[in-house]
Amino acid sequence: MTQEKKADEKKAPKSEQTRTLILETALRLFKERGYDKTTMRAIAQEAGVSVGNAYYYFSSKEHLVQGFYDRIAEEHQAAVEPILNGPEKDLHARIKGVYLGWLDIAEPYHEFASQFFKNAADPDSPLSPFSPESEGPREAAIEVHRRVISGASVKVDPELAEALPQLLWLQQMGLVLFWVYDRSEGAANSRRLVERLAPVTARAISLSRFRILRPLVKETHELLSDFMPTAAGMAASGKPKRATAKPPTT
Amino acid sequence: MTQEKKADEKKAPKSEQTRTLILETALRLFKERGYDKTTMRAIAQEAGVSVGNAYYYFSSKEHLVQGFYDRIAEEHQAAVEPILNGPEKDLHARIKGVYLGWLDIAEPYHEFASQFFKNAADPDSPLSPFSPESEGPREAAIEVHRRVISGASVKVDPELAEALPQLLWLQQMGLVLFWVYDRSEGAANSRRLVERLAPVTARAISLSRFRILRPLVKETHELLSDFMPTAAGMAASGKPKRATAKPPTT
DNA sequence: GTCTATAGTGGGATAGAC
DNA sequence: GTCTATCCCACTATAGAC
Repeated sequence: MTQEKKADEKKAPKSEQTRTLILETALRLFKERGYDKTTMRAIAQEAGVSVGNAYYYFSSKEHLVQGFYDRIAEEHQAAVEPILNGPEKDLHARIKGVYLGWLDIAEPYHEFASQFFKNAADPDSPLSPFSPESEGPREAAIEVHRRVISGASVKVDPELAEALPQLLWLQQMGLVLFWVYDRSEGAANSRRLVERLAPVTARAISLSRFRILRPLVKETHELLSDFMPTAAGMAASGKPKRATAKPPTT
Repeated sequence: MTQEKKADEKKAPKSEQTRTLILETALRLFKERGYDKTTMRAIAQEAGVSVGNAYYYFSSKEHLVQGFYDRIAEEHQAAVEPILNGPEKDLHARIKGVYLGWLDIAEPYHEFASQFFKNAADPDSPLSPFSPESEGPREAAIEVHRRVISGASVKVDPELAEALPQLLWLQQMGLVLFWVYDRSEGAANSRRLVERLAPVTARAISLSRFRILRPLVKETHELLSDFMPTAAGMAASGKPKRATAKPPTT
């Protein structure tokens, strides 16, 4: 009734459009020229806005990258849905599928990914996969791995079951790191690593039920719950924050 | 006969002094104000040289950081020598000692370390612990862990023995990552992590002899041989490289 | 071969007018 | 919300002094 909207087929929260425009443009330029060689000036110009305006929506160049992370994670979760819900019950196959799925999704961005992955390693950056700001995406990614296991026909030590999704996620972070360094054609090395790693991981998990390993499993679990970042506030407190790579896959 | 030398008591390779002066000044300023807030201008001014001269010796700000890495590694290796040669034969204690030793050495730099550790995560940076340029320091660090094991009174699966030093080094890289994120007083959390992690690691290693774990150990070893960066640098080529076998002498 | 001084360039980030 | 103008700093270039 009032004079608003309807002229436009898009509900367009005006500012949201500008924001999206800037982000899309940035992502395109990153892909075309790489992260470092894409200047904020160029992004602004290409998007038809001023530099200041770009900074109005993204307080730094790094913050533009957050959009990239979110998109990758979203696409990955959609892509592996068939595996999670699918008929395949073999743990090894499920792990492999989820890891390879990530490599598939991320491949188009491989070239420039390495250029800004350094930002993710900066603890002061909210882009870090371990940062409080990343908790949402992180938990979602861990949830994927929980479903990897729960849908598999494998008996898991009950205590390990709780920690396992986190361990698989940590291993995926390691894979990402390897992938970032991987210069082989089509990230072939990373794919080969997954092919090799998945069965070893599945075997280690199935061995976890054996009695001699019980204490080791228990301690691993405790370590993880004490040092992994979780919903419980551990940021500024004296509490542990997060864990390192899993102990040798012995 | 000629008028040269003898006036000076120092053999002083003149240029080496300047280089050291610049590096020392930079390290001091990094410590005082942090990495990002220390400008090349300030380093040059504080050291009493021109900016151009600083760049004459260090082709970028990052290259100054290499000096920091080298120093830490050197000090660490000297500091843990008593442990490596010492009477302690318990693997758990040796691992703990070496890891804690690193934390001790690195502690004074904790505050600003995080600010430039992001550079180390950049695969294109020679500062990366996985880069070809870092091979020397990396091999030296792995050698420390080889001695951690060889000096311990523990029976290790012979196949694992070869890969183990690399695994311990990788775990140390994980520890460093944790430490960089650790904001607790005196990096207390990192120390607690080491206290907890060392026994778990030692236990996992001693369990590696059990027959059921044999295939897992074998596969882990093969994985590591194929995918760890070594002398031939696998990241650049399409081919994974086999680790060079070090004779398990003392 | 070592060093200074100075003058640029380019790009991330910001202030303040509109 | 958006722009223009400006700042700051890593880094380069150059020309020349010792």
